Amino acid sequence: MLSIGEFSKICKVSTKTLRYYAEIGLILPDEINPENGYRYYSIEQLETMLFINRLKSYNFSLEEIKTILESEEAQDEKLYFALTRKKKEFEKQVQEFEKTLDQLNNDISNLKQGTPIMSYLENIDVQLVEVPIMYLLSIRKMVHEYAFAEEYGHCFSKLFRKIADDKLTMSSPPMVLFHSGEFSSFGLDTEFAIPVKEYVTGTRNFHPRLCLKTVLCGSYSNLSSVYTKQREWAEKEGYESNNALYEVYVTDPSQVSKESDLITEIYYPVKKKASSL
Amino acid sequence: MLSIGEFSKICKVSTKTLRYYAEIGLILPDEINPENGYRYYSIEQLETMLFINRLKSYNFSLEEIKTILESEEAQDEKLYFALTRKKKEFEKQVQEFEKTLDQLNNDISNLKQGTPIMSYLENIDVQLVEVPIMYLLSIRKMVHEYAFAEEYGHCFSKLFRKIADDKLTMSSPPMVLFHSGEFSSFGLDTEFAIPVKEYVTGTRNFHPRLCLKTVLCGSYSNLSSVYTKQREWAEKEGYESNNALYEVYVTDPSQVSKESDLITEIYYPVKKKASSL
DNA sequence: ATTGACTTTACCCTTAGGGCAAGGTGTAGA
DNA sequence: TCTACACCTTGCCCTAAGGGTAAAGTCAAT
Repeated sequence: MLSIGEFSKICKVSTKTLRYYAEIGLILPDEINPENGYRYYSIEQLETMLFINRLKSYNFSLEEIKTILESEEAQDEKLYFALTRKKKEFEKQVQEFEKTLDQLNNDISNLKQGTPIMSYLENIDVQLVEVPIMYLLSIRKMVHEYAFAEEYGHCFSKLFRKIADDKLTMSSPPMVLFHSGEFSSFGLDTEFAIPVKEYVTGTRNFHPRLCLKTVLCGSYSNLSSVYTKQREWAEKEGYESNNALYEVYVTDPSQVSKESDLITEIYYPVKKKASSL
Repeated sequence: MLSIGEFSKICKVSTKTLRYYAEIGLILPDEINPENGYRYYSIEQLETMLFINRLKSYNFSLEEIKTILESEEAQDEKLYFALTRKKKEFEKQVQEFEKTLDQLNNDISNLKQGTPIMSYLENIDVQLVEVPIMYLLSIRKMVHEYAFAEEYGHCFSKLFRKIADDKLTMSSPPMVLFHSGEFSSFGLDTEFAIPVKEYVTGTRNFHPRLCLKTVLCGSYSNLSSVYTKQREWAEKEGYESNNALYEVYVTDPSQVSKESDLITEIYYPVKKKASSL
């Protein structure tokens, strides 16, 4: 039997950690002296501990490791699936890291040339445009952010089917309107819409008139930059919000392979502020 | 002025987060209504928030971000250094991730063939050897784990100089002895030693006699596996610890480029247990 | 018997917020 | 003007994986 200190040195795990693991039931000392509470580990437990360490290096949570250790039958099979799942997570992580590294390098080389890091904002173009009336065929519902992609596919395929069935004519690319309402626990109040030429039952009028329009090329992660620039423009020129913000998906996000090929138009309906004189 | 909810939607940061950031002083609302405590943010603060978000994507802690934001003079210069530092961290991380991915793939393909994940332990060879007496020229001190590499270089260059000065003859590669003693707050009781042929003042006898010997090729991260196998062997054959564990660095860690080229011998001095009859 | 190394439990601390509750507020529609 | 409801506030507890420290008990060697 090994005392906690000996065990700790052999597998290079702190005694604190071992006590914690015992507390959460991950690896219990083989024996606990009932008189003084001293923990004693068996030699066989060393291998268990090494196994835990290996799983930890694969970023399994202690909870996951516990589940794996406790699975009696078909342990290796479960382990196999768990490992392949982790592998995918890792690969995704590496990809994201590399994307971030690209950005980082970009920022660094900009800074080296004296260009401020946030100067990319100046390249975001905001235009005031007059938008004519549209007839929208739409589905409106509360959507959670994490379910957006799914709902996007679902709702638009439904709308496209209806367009085909009713022999309607799409007048511009699909769009999504965000009717304010804080993202409550039901999600955002979202309207998936396709503008059609015909004004028939089932369509509704939408006439935002004046809008700030920005074309965004690339990842949606830059959306907040666009919102910011539009707000800045509105503030400077004395305009204020007038209707639900909406986005037009010029390219079909589900068909575009590279994020950088995405083209999205962001419209922020505004009106001139009543000058407070 | 934007309410916390508006601000939150524009930069895609939760209101909870905004309140937290105000609490830690990272970004304070431009104005707080003294009557009802409502927070109001200015349009300009949107860009600050975007900046914070970008730094966060580079894995800066909020504390670091705060420091960057607060640096008045030479902000861009400080930022530049901070970014290059983060870049190095990222690259290191990516490397480590890829190493782990290799292991992971290895384990997965093993499992697919029905080989248990920990079967590599069976390839760790433990031999019982008789070690003759050595004369050690050594430096013994408390060393923290994080300072080990540094002390290693420092102590051995000192010892090598002494060998050269005193015209001694190295009889085998450098070694390090770990005199038990829990890694207290002073570190481990570590002895850096070089065996020499001559028995002169300044050297000491070291005669471990019986030892379990294991040759480890590759990264030190497998040390705990070696310790485990040696313990298992000792337990099975009825041997027990007899002296300080020591390691012989057959290859010079500071000269080897690939970790996989490292060769280290781990010696675990033992004696036959007095059979308790 | 004493010392010093080792062990125990207990409590607080960490990061970056999330969740929930109770209560106050702002505003839009009736 | 009233009311409903969305919005805001503070306050409290919770997370994962332990680290740090303290006070007290214990073991083994001198």
